[in-house]
This record gives sequence, C-alpha cells and structure tokens, in this order.
Amino acid sequence: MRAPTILSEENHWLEISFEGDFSTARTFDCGQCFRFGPLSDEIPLPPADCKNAVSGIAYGKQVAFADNGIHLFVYASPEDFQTIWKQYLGLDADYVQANQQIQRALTGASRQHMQTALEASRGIRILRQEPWEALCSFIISQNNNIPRIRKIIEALCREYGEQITGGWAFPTPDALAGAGKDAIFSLGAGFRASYIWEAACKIASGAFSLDQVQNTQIYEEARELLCSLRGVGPKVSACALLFGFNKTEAFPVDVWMQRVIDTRFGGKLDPTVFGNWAGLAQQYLFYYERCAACG
DNA sequence: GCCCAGGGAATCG
DNA sequence: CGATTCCATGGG
Repeated sequence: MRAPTILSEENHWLEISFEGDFSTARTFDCGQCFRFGPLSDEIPLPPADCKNAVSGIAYGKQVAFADNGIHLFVYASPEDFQTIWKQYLGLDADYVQANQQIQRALTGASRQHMQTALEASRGIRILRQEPWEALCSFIISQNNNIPRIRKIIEALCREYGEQITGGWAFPTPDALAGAGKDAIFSLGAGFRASYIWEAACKIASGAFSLDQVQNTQIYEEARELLCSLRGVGPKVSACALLFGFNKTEAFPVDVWMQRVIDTRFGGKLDPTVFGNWAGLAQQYLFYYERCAACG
C-alpha cells in the first residue's frame, strides 16, 4: 500500500493524502475513545471545506483532526505526525485489504448485512491508543454510560495528569497508585475505583507488565494476562486489546453486540471468520446498529 | 444462583 | 413529571 504523505502545511494543519477511507466523525464518535470532542476554540480552524473537526489529548499532546472527504487534516507538527499520529490513526495499516477480508468472510444474508454495515460505517479507523489509557478507560467503562465515563476520565486527568498545552495528559500508573483508591472513588469512579487503583499499583510496582501484554502474540495469552487484573473480564479485556494493544482480532461483545448477533446473525457469529480484522468488523456492526441504522 | 455496588442517561408509566 | 431500567465485573 501507498504510504501516507504530507501534502501541505498551513496554520499548523497538515494536509494528508493516504490510501483507503477516513471519517473523522465516525472514528471519534463510535465509542472507542473518550477524550475527543468538538474542536477546542484555542485551535485555529482547519481549511474551510473540512467538516467534523475534533480535538483532544492523546500521547501527552493536544491534537486535532478533520477531513474534507478526500484528504485528512491533522493539527500537529510533521514530526509528531510521522512518529505518533500516523500510527494512532492506523494510516500505516491496509484498510483496503481489511475491508476485502471482512466482506468475503460471510455468505448469504449475513454477508449482505456485513456489507450494509460496512458501507454505513465506511471510514472508521481503529485508533491505536496508549495501552494504559485504554486499559484504564475501559475498566471505567464497565456498567457505565459514555458521558459519565468521560467525566470520570477528565477528573482523573485534571487531578493526576501532567499539565500540558490545552489540558492534562492521562495520568501515569505511578500517579494513580500514589493517589490512593479513596481519592479515585471521590472523583466519582464508584466501585471501579479499587480496580483502577489496584491495576495502577501492579503496573507501577512492576508486578504487572503492559509491555508483556503488548509483546504476547498469542491472543488468548494476552487476554488471560489482562484478565488476571481485578475488574477486567471478557468485555473490558477485548476493548483494551483492540484499542490499546493493536490486537485487531479482538471482538468485544457487550449487550449491544449480543443484540446484533441475535437479531442479525441468528444468534451465531464466529469472529474468527474475519481473521485479524475481527475488531474492525465489530466496529462496523456496532456503529451501524447504534448510530447509522437508527438515523 | 442471587443480589449488590456509583450515578447519569435512556426509557417507561 | 417521577419511577424504573440499564450497564460488566467481582464479592459476599
């Protein structure tokens, strides 16, 4: 595949050409990340033909993204684009091939539905978030709704994250271990506070290694490692692996996805038919059901 | 197996 | 409007 290319730079906005599709709106609205929203007013507007500009904080930096349906626009330095955001957005992955694999995986009515979901979701990218942020965020996400998840995460960042231009970085495991579980509870995290704090302590002390999860190539082994943490079960581990550890074969099933499986696939859907791109297929099906199908 | 644990959103009556 | 339900996981 063709490598993404910086075409121009204006007002700190980079214009990027790349292969495949990219939808800023769908990528940042499909529930995979919690720290992006409408463009902050401290950031200059992208070129006039852009829609759906978003900004947020990841990898300890404020960043913004937009697109005009043809090219992608990134508010960042060219160096950061090459070393961080290109990978973050999955522009180095072959989504053309991924979509082909997803479309060919099924037959009959199932194949037809997958096709419909893909078209409605075209341009969603699986973001490659930081492992700790993804793990912590999806621990918080359990039995919870998105506005409240965002609120808890922002409180954690404001209280325990490093201050940077435009806000606060996601707090390190060290910082949250030092905070204590009562302090995390008092930010509104509820019963998840002890899960967050225990995970932070294990990672800060070296008793648990995120690098080991990252480097474990056998999916089931990586999943078991994560599930050894309290508060991390099948759903949370799948989300963390998909969004934070670049394990694109992860296939998170929450109540919505179970409903999709029951109503659209007769109660049976084997994620392994999508090979290493099961997680992308899951995002298409999930987004279609939650956002696109219901208008 | 069953209930419970924050709390805000969604849905119901 | 108020009341109820939802949510993913672990512990009692």
